[in-house]
Amino acid sequence: MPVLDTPTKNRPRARLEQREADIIDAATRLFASDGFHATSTRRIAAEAGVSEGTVFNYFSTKNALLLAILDEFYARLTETAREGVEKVMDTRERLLFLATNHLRELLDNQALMIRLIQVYLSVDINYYTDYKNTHIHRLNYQYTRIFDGVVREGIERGDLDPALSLPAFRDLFFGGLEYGMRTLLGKNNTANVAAYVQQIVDPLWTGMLAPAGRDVPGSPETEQRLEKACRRLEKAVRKLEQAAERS
Amino acid sequence: MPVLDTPTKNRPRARLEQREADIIDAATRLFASDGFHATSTRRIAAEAGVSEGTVFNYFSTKNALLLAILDEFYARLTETAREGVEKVMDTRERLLFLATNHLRELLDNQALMIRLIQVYLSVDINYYTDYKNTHIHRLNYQYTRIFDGVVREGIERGDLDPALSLPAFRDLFFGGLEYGMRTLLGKNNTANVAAYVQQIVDPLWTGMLAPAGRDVPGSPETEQRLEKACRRLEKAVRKLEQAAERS
DNA sequence: ATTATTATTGAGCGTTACTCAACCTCAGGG
DNA sequence: CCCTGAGGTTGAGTAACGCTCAATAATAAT
Repeated sequence: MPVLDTPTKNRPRARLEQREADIIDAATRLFASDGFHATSTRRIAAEAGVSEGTVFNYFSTKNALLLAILDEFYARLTETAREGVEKVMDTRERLLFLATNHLRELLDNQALMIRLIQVYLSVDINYYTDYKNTHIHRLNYQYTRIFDGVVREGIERGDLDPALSLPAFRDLFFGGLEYGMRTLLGKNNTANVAAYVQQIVDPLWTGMLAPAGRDVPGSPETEQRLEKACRRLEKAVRKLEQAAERS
Repeated sequence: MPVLDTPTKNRPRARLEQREADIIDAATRLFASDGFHATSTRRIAAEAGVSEGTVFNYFSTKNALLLAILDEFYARLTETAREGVEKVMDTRERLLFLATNHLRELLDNQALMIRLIQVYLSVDINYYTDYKNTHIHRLNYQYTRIFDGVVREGIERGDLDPALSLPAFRDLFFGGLEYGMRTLLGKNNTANVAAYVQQIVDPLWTGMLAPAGRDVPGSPETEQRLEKACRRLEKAVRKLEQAAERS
């Protein structure tokens, strides 16, 4: 039976909660530095100053411990995102804020979270049957709803193109950020988050602008013809170039 | 000592290669259905019809076996990508092809590969110290170079905005596709790859268009772009003519 | 047929996540 | 104040894991 879930009659909860926090803290630290699979429950117990059995009293499995950590993280992430969106009004500023907040929170946690999420996805999920029923999917859903809200409001205001696909745009946004974080980490250039966020959000922003905000390209026939001719020439030249290379 | 790596004097390689293929096939099947960590080397051995020790004769560790599988996959992925890019000339068509090919190859392998890549990333990588030295990074680099080439050429031709950040755009492209695949799998809607690819690439395309492409028709910028394209073609043709004269 | 070399095997090793019978701890009733 | 017993803690134990290696089987070379 999970310790904190039982009615605990008149027991002082403070100590129990302290223990749970100690275990989570220890696990978070170790997962971050060594990774999930390289961290044993024995070491977590030692680091938290308890025995191994106690760890399993508070968390039924090592996976449940991981989920508890992700829970805390998503709570913080969702909270900061919601606050920021409420403060900022401009659609573009909101998107920039969400992106920056996302990366900042991930990097502040030493890239721990993205690794844990990946581990969890790879360990526990069979996309074909039960992804939608997983706890992590629910956390993710709550979080991305904030983003969805910003986009919907942007469309209502006329800032964004009503024709764009929200799921596709969401995938671009968060997928781009996740890969962007890896790029930043690879370059050891985590200081320059704002600049990279701008580089990621800018093209997306242009691409999802309402048509009114864009220049209308209804070109005259001559231009179209030239364009077409150029493409045909381009194709021919490429073929010739390749043939030349081979010989 | 790895069996196939030793000079094997005059041993027949056919049987050894068959064994290696059997082991890889068995592992691929099991990893795909149950995941990496839920598949034991004992079961792989049984599935391949060999003893556990033999598995470790061919692959020094379970991780090395995973890498071998990824190797094969990346080879196929890179190959098909390169072929397609050579056939298609138009920049936009190329990007659409790369995206479709990427998703198709992933989905054809029952989403196995993306899971394996994630597992590998989460198991083996410390982004701060040694990501760039990993084998998987090299595979990924070879693959994404094709994409980079398409973008660079697109810029040279005047199709794409020279001011855009290639790393950022690459992150958007592949990150968006990875998340997009999850979306497709979640919806059990893997048939409609082409449509979803279009939804992902379209906003990106608009966002990375050269300013000329977004400009008012008949403007000097558009003329300049066509001028530039013509000059490039002129130059290429002259080179080919000279080469033809020499031979 | 004999030998030399290489491929294969499975019992065994250290370690893992996890269990459980035994052991502490301490609030509440006598 | 000391009992009592529910609740919290413990670490030896368990099955299964990735991996090793001495022994064995198989086969090319002599």
